Amino acid sequence: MAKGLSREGIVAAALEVLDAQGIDGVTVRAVAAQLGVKAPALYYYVHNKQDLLDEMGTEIQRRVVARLRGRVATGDWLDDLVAYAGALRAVYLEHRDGARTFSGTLITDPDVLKAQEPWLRRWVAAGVPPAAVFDATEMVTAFVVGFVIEEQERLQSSADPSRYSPDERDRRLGSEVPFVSAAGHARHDNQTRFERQLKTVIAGIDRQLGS
Amino acid sequence: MAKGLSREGIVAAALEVLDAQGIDGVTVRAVAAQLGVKAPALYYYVHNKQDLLDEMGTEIQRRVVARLRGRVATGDWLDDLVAYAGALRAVYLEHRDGARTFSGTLITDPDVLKAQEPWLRRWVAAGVPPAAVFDATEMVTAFVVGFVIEEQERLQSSADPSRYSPDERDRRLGSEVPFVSAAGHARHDNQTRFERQLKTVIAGIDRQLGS
DNA sequence: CTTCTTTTTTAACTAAGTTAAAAACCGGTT
DNA sequence: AACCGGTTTTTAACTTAGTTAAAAAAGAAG
Repeated sequence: MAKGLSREGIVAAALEVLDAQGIDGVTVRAVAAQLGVKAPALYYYVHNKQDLLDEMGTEIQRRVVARLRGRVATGDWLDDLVAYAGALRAVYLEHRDGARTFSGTLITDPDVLKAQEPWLRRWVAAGVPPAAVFDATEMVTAFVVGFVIEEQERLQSSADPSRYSPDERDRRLGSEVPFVSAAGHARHDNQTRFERQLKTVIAGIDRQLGS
Repeated sequence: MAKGLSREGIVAAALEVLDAQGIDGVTVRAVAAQLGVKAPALYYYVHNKQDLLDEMGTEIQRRVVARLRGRVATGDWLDDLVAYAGALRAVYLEHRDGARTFSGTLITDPDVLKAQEPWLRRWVAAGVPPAAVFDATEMVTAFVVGFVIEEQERLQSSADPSRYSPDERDRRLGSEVPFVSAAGHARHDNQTRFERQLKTVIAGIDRQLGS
């Protein structure tokens, strides 16, 4: 990318650096270099680094919304919740440290918030009490955030195998704790595990509604 | 605190700085100053800053375990889960950015891991399939982490009221999105909300077990 | 009191966020 | 073609932070 900078281009470059280097690699200088430009040039478009990080977070939010748009609804609002959870996780997983970096930021951009309105409207129209809808989305969001933070933590520590590798873990644990040890090995396929656990969360929501 | 440094003292000082200044304030120099010492002195006890952060995380883990020890079990393993969730949240809430900073680190220290063994043993003895136990603890952990990250994000942005204040939020949203707007106001008491949502998660686990 | 070890400080290096001022670029005007 | 004003980018420089090496200080042992 030559010159002709823009806020969007900078955000895109920052996300590329994030993927390549991880969050610690996202320095103003590195992002500038990615664009073939010197660091201070970015400050013409961005107030400061936090501003850039916020904008990255907002872009992530947009992608979650985009991923859900164009999806055909089944009519069951619990299916909508499952789709939302899957989209959120997928977008987080696209970027190194995605969940850690972008969680807790999901509420800033007006347009993204407005995109929720049709959903809420639909659910409430289907007879679900608004309070239950709020709770349900919060719960699912919290679960996904927590799940993916853990998931990515383990993924990236494949680079540093002394941590989190089940075998190394067992060596430090000793042999007196069979169940804890087994728990470390039982973690097969993340996708399967995610779907299974999410289904359980949804089951709780369903039960709470008394259906 | 005069001289006579120690790894433990450094970790304690770092946690004090964390509470006072937030995670960005936790610099090696600041922690050293808190101990009345110059920065390089810490490197005699700590390999590098990451080492210090890891040790802080481990201390947090210990406090979760400590908070659960000495508790009288009801015999119902779902009650154990609720107690665990409460302890985890309480410890996170004790420190600014606690959930963000210390999540994903809950699995490193052998002693902390070993402390889980009696629980798992008890639950499995009660007839719960081990796989269900693993899933349940993971789910509850994920939920708590996600919940408290959001919770603390909102807490600390009381300092920067332009973000997250419901009124400011409404102003940016406009008046076309009643349900989204209502969701921003429906968030009363965090403790109540936590207990309610946690109960829902537990209900899902309970249902999945077919009880 | 000397010597060896442990602990802390001084000095200094590097990388990163940021700012101010200068330079380069660009489109329109004479 | 030369000039001008605004926009964009670079140069230079400042500050803070993590880290290291070497020197100084503080203890303990003989």
